[in-house]
Amino acid sequence: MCFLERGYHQTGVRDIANRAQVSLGNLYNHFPGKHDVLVEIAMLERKEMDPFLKILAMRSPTPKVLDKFIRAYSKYLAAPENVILTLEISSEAIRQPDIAQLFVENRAELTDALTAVVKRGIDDKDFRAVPDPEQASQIIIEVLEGSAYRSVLSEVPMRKLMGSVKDFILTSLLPRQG
Amino acid sequence: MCFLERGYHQTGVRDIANRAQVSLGNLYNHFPGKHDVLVEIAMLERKEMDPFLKILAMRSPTPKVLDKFIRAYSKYLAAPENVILTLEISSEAIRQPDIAQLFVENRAELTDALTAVVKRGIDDKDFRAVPDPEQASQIIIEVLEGSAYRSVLSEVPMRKLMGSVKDFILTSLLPRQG
Amino acid sequence: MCFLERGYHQTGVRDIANRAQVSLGNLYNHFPGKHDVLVEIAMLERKEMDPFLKILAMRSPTPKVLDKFIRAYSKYLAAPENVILTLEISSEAIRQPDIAQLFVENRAELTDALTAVVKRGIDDKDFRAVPDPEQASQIIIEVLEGSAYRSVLSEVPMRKLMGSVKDFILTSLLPRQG
Amino acid sequence: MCFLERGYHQTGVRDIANRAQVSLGNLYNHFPGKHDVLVEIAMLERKEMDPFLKILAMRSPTPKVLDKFIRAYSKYLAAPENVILTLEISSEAIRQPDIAQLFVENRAELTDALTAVVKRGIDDKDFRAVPDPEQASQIIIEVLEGSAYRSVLSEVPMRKLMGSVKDFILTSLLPRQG
DNA sequence: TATGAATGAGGCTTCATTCAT
DNA sequence: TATGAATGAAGCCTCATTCAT
Repeated sequence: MCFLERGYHQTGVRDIANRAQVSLGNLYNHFPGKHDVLVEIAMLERKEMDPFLKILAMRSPTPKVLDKFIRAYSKYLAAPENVILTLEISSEAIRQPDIAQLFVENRAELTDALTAVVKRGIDDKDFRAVPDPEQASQIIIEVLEGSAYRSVLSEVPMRKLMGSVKDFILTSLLPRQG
Repeated sequence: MCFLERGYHQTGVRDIANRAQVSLGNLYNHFPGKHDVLVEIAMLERKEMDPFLKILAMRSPTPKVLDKFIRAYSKYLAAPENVILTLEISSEAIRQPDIAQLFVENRAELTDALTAVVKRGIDDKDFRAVPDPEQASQIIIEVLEGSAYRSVLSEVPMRKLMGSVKDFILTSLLPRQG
Repeated sequence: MCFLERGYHQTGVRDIANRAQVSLGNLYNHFPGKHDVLVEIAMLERKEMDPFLKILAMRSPTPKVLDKFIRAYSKYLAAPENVILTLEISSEAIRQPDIAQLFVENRAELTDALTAVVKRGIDDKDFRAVPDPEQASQIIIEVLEGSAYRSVLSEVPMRKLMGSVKDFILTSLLPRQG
Repeated sequence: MCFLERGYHQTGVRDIANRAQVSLGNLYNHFPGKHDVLVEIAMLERKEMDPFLKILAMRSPTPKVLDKFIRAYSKYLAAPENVILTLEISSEAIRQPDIAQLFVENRAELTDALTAVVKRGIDDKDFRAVPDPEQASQIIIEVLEGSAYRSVLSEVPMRKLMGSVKDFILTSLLPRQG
């Protein structure tokens, strides 16, 4: 909560302790330092991905799965806190290797699952044969997150961006013509 | 340079003054405060967009223009410092309205130019009739920047991502079939 | 061990508990506080003096006894840990009365025994009639400990200093000429 | 003053700043850290040795010079603050190489000068031919400082110890018989 | 315009100690 | 007797900023 409201660097360890209803000293009985609190959060973030992983694991027709995923993940990202936290973590990841690794791992879990869907879609002839399904998955995620960031910054509701986002992604993926 | 190397919050005003070969006191004769140094940089960033705006203003066939733009902007973003600075500024923009505005304005300049190209492409039947050209432009920029961030974080050269990125964008934009 | 390695003030109570394989809480069941751990050590130190007291109690000719004592006590002090601990305790003794008292008592036990030897030596005409045997004893101890500290700090083996130390002390004590 | 009154470790950086009538931040404009304040003091200590060096440089008969030195240095050491500071610095020197070096250097300046006197005394037949004049000088200094520490700890005025100290040293140094 | 010493609030972390279990 | 989570004061240090020169 602190990191969301004030950002990682603006947040003091005292803020965290107060918010957690824990004495300052005791916070240090649970975390070696402020940095590790962020690491913990980054690890908790991974669990938030479970619902989306579950969707991606569904055996329905891939276009349906993809659509469902886009809607669900977008809805999740529509909450500014999720965008902010992702940005806050991205930002630290640039200079802190352990956070970078966690970030990449978290992301990999999601893209791996999405990659599997895209591959299946190609096999099923539901998607066109993109040159590199993994890269395509990465890009899809990036489009969703980029749009979410924009929605927060420009204060345009995510839902207003959804149409174009879905159109952009699906057009790129669905087989030409039809 | 300081912000790139250590990040905005990790950088002290002293660091900036030293790097600029300026005395600490004199720095404050030129900038009201640390924040304003970041603002200045965000404004300088805008000028860096000029070459890309020039490309987008070219009257060649739009697919060619788009291709040229993608290659040029990607090359620019391939330099980690540009990715980092963009991230650093994005990150501050979340909580600092004036930086947010600058960021949005900078981005608007680029997307407006890109939007014009997309619209022209549609008129020329070189691109399919995307539902909202402006949104599409935004997404294109986000895809490019998202890939660049990934390239920095995962230490994969941007050039290796280029193929998929171009494929993804162009497929989404080019008219079906043909 | 902790006090030796890191010094009294640099050592945390946790360090002590860990080293002693005792839980932090339980340490406090045995010692009222950190201070008292040092007191305990200072008291244990006294027992270390036993061998030297035994030597000083020997009824051999006093020059022989003195020589034996000097060699034995120097050898003991040649171990840096004994010098360091003595210094650590001296240092605390300056401001903590109870440690000062222990320190003085410990020292008294040694000097009293040495004083007895010196006195006997004088009676036996083996030593010259020093003006104040007790003071002389104190000084002898101080010479030994001072040299030991120097040996630790300058990293010169105690054994290299022994010759001069013995010469200095004995010359001062032995009867002038024959 | 702070280090004298409360000891190095018990003294807070704030205490130092307050005592120096300097703001906390400004203290750090002059010293990189607390440690360096002690280093500075250790360096200032060297200047305090000047009067004694001057005495040792006198060309009077060596026994007179030695006597004068012992009286002057003892008087200096009779002030508890000088004993305490020496002890405080000795204590840190054990674990901090830079302070150790300073301490050894300071000490060397004094002992070198004293060594010269002892050597001259030997040449003049005023002193006996001690086996190693440098070691003898070191021991003399240690006797003086050891006695001073004892005087502080046992609260016996240095002046009461002087007789025995001088006797001990001179007897060791003066030629046999005579 | 230029300097850098001065400020003091606030940064993160460690500490000796307590206490419910 | 044993545990270790909990406390909050105090630790050292850095910060953006001011101001006399």
